[in-house]
Amino acid sequence: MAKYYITTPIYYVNDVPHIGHAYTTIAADVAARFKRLAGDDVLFLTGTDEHGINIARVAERHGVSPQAWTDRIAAEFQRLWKFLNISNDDFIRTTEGRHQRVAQAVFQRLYEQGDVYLGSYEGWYCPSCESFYPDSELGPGRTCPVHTGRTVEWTAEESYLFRLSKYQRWLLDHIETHPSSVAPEGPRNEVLALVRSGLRDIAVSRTTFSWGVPVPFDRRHVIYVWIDALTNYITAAGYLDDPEKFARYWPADVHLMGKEIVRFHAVIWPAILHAAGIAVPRQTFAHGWLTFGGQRFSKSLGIVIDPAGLSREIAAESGAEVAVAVDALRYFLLREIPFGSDGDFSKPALIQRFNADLANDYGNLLNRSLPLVERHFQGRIPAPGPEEGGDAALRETAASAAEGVAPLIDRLDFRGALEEVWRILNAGNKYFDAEAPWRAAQAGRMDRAGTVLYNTLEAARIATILLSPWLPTATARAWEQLGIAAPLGSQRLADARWGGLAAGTRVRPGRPIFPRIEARRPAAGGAATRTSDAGVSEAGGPGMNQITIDEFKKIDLRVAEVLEAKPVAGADKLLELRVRIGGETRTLVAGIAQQYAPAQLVGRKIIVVANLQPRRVRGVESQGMLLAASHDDRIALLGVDGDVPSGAPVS
RNA sequence: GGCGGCGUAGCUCAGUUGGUCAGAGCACGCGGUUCAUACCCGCGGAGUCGGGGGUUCGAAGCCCUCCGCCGCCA
Repeated sequence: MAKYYITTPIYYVNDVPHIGHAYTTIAADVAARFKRLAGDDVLFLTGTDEHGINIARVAERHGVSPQAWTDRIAAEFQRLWKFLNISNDDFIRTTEGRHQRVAQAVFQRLYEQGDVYLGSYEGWYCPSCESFYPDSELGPGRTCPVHTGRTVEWTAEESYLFRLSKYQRWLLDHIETHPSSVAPEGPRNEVLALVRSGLRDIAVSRTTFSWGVPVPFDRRHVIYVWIDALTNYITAAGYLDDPEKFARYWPADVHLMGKEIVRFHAVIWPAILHAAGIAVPRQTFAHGWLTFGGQRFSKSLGIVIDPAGLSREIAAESGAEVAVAVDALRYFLLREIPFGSDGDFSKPALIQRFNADLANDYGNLLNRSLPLVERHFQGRIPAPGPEEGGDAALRETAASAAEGVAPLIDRLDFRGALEEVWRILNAGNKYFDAEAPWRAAQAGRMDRAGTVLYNTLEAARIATILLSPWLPTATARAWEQLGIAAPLGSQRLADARWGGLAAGTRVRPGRPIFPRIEARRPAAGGAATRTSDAGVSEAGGPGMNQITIDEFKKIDLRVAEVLEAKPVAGADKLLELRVRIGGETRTLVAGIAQQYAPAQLVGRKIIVVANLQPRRVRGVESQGMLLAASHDDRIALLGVDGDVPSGAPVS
């Protein structure tokens, strides 16, 4: 039996999960489910990355211990995965003992063989943050990205370093001789360019914070993210703990992730493994970014989609059960966007797919055929007679499509795989119409009517098996309607072979699985899709300039506290403000420099539009807008009456 | 600035090595049909294949150049 080990990244628990995390995890889940369907022995891993100074800080801000904080957020991730029907076999947390032991063992081993050595890490350091920042993150004039205006200092810190440079040659050779080791092409080229440009040794320990795994032989240090986080993949595969398991599952077949972290996985990780004498993963696959109306998702910009809320909205608008709406989201993400490319997410597009693909093509095939079985064959699937008409063509389409799916999944071409399955559904609908079993029944040709119904339902059955990785709930419902005794979960790819449907099966037609979502009004983003771009209201109209309460509610107004203010270079009317909105900090650019001096503003509570589309003004990205009254050329900032914490909503 | 990815019908995208390659689905229009969640089937319009040069008997695909979007690096 072939094995298949697939991972998502372990997600950093500095914040609650969002649709970006869900996208990666859903993709991995579909691949894992498909491989199980194909009969492989699958290990599907996800988890959370829980160490580091940022976790310590966010925990402190919330007045809880780091452990309490990570417990809470890790639970949120697990809850979401359950809601999204994710079938992970394991969920690893870097704070678990099993993982700490592996991280320490790898560190120790690399140290003992000289691949990790004591040196120093140098970089731009912000004393307020107690953190180093790369050049690229520094503000203008070498200032801290968190503490605006605070200049960073070039500082050296004692640190253990990993001899990444030593493995440059080997790594380049490895990637070049293993074309699919990094995919798709864009990320692969970037990694190659990076490796060719030369690799420097990297710091793998820190002394500036303690929330981490201690370096076993030097308690002043904790193991930094490279070795701490990446080793989770071998921990969960049983490294050290369960040699038999490790031998079975390692190396990983696919490390799936967003393209922003591919370099760590494709450069540092294989080097560490190779140095430690452990086989390297077969493939690091980077998918693209999700955008909303062309904008990158970003918590700080207020462009956030909560997958659970969205699923509930779809369920409410359609009448489908929530788990089926979850299926629709799973389907949409992998059907609409070619995996590996960036793609745009929008609720109207999701509704479009829901109606056109799931309701019309898939759901309706059952809804038009099962009642005829009920009506003319006492609810029992008739036995097929001799092939005629389009029978053979349908059978062949189903067979070739069923065979075509697996190789596409191997390439993580989910979109192509779904198109294959849709060949069956389209052929089934067309066949049903052409062969018109209701007419045959009317004419008394019951054998023919029965044959057509059998063939149609057989196509539906095969499609249902093939779709089960994407639509675990909906296909289970379809399976129930088909009345097949063996549970869907017991089915294998081999069962998706023509002729597997048993005549005499008692069908159980039910309510439509995917009730169409009728476009009463253009569906604007609801609570789950907080975005600047959701508005679809028509200009004008009978209400003139009136807006509905719902339209008003789209504007996310918040109380914000001004942390810092300074003039924008080259503009005499603009000020750049750093404001705190609840737990986050943002930059705003406001045209109030002629009315307010920077010093007047610091500490004030103002009102801001928190979900406005960000915009660059004079080279500075403004992530919102403050509210002010204006009269002639006087401008007066809006504030709050009394002491209200920043982040409080305004309505 | 260097490197890389992308730019094909209103939308989402296919288009191996240049020769029915100008396509699919959705959306749209027309017609038919009616088993079904007013759905299905058929037909149809539309694109100077980002612009401009070039190579070739022939280019969406190769070369040069320019434009735009994105990413990585500096």
